[in-house]
Amino acid sequence: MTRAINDMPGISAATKQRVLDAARELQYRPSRFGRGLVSRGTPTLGLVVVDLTNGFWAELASAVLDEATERGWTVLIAETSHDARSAVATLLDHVDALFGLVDVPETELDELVGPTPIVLLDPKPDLRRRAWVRLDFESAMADAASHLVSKARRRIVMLDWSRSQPRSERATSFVHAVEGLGLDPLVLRHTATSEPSIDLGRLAAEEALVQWPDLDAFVCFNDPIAVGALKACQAVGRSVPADVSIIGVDGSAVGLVVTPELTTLSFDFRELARTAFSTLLASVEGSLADGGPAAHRPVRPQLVVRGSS
Amino acid sequence: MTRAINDMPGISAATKQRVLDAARELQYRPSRFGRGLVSRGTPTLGLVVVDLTNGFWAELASAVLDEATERGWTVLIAETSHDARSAVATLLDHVDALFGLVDVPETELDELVGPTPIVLLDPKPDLRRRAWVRLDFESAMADAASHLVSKARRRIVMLDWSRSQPRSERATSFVHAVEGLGLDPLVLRHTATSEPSIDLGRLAAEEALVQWPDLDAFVCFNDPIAVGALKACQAVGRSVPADVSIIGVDGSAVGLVVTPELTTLSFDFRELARTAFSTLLASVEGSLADGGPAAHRPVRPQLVVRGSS
DNA sequence: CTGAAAGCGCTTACAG
DNA sequence: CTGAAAGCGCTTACAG
Repeated sequence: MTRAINDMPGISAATKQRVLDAARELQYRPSRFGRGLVSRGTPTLGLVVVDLTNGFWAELASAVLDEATERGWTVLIAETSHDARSAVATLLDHVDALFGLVDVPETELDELVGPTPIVLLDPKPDLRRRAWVRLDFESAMADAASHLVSKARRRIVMLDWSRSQPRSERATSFVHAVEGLGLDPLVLRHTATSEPSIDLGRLAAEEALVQWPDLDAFVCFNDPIAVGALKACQAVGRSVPADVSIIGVDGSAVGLVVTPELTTLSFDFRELARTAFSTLLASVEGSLADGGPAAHRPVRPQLVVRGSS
Repeated sequence: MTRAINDMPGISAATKQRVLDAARELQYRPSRFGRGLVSRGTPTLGLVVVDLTNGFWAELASAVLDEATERGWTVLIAETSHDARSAVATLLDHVDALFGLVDVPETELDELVGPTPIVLLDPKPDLRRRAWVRLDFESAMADAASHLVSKARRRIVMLDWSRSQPRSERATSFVHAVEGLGLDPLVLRHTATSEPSIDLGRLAAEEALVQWPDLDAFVCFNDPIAVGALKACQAVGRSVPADVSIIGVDGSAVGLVVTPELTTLSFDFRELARTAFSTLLASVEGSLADGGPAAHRPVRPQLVVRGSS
């Protein structure tokens, strides 16, 4: 039977055919559990994304899928936009390890994830006892600020977004960069119930244009917010980039679709996926103590200058 | 042990604690195979997409994830953009059923998929012995053609794409619709090795503008191609929609990002996911004979008129 | 080449 | 409450 199904040697053609026929007759399908129990199966990674229709997550998922395939891992994806807890809980029944953004209070994480190895993507400080990948915006934000100043921009507004933090990491880096150049950091923070989308960016930019009528640049939490800001500027007749410069964060495809194309702090998603995997493997092997100073690795975006600045 | 881990009744607090401590000590993680073997686990769907960075597939994946979660299924995603065969083969070790686009020759499908239930998304005719979901463009293309004619368009060019077919289904529907209105159907087909992307759309549109200088409308294989056509028109100074109308197919977010916004034949992705699931369940239960006339259900896009026409 | 036992790691059902 | 046997569906290793 095993010999027929998996066509192994040591079986006569006649017997094999007879078994195969019977299998078809009975609609026999081998159980992945029975098989996995003895042959261990290929390792499976659970990828936790917020929303695949957001370019950042789609690019990340695509890169993780590629990287995982090369390493012989399979990937299971869960979206947390509806219910993070149940999405993660379901994943856990199927995977050997997790990677992604799990935005739950610190006390819940242990209970939710249990002993499964996990690599968190850019977590809040209180979750950093686990292995994690840091998105480090310091140098890219400094580049962005210098670039804007070289274009004679002085009133630069950050359109920030965050669900539970007072300020995102990228906004903190923005403040450092702008203050380092002797300018006032202007930050508009949206802690919305909604995702950081184009629509939200448009609303935020409209608000900012009222609050600081003399603003001459937007630096945005991500590319969708930046696209929204672009739309808002175009709607009120503020020319981009002549009158207002706009810079996003992501480097996803949406920035290439708009006119003018979007200047952005662009991630190398493949590098991000590679970093996540090597962190994960080190963490699984135990060569990396959770939470220790070596338990995370930074990934840095690069300033890509296009038409919007 | 089982009682402690899954905190079931019939165990004293002291013993439970002792077991839990030991488990932590030994880094014990229950095997999903052992567990699944006895408790069957939740059913798992393998979703086969081409490329998550394409809005169509991202929207579809998101909708399938939602639908699956509601039905208590888990979803595993594989991307076929690099290697369809190995992507599907890997998936098969992990799932109970498949849904998606598997673009292999008819003779290979049985060998590749074996007895696993599969619902194909809009397959070529020779693959339709399996259960499948039909994307039916007839009525939407008729609406699109009428709409264009009402805008006094007469020289309408379809920018088609297909990897292995002489003509896509949507191009066939386009030809029916345009001929039905007494016009010449102009079709430019790109059977590229590359995906139907913005860049490809731009190239195709440039080519079409040379071949038919008097064209006054584009109907495109998908929204990325349409966005590329829009960019091509803007690059050569053909005004959209005054001079050239553009209509895409998808209804994904990219069409809302461009200026003018894209008229498109828009899918209800949630409906598509629902249809796939009900087809799948019927197919699994055997209430639906593979290939029979009832083995597929049509999903129809709707014409959504926006600025580009 | 063919057959059947042992064992993978769990949960369920039963005995103590 | 605690312990240990039976069995889930496979593959591997061994006997015939």
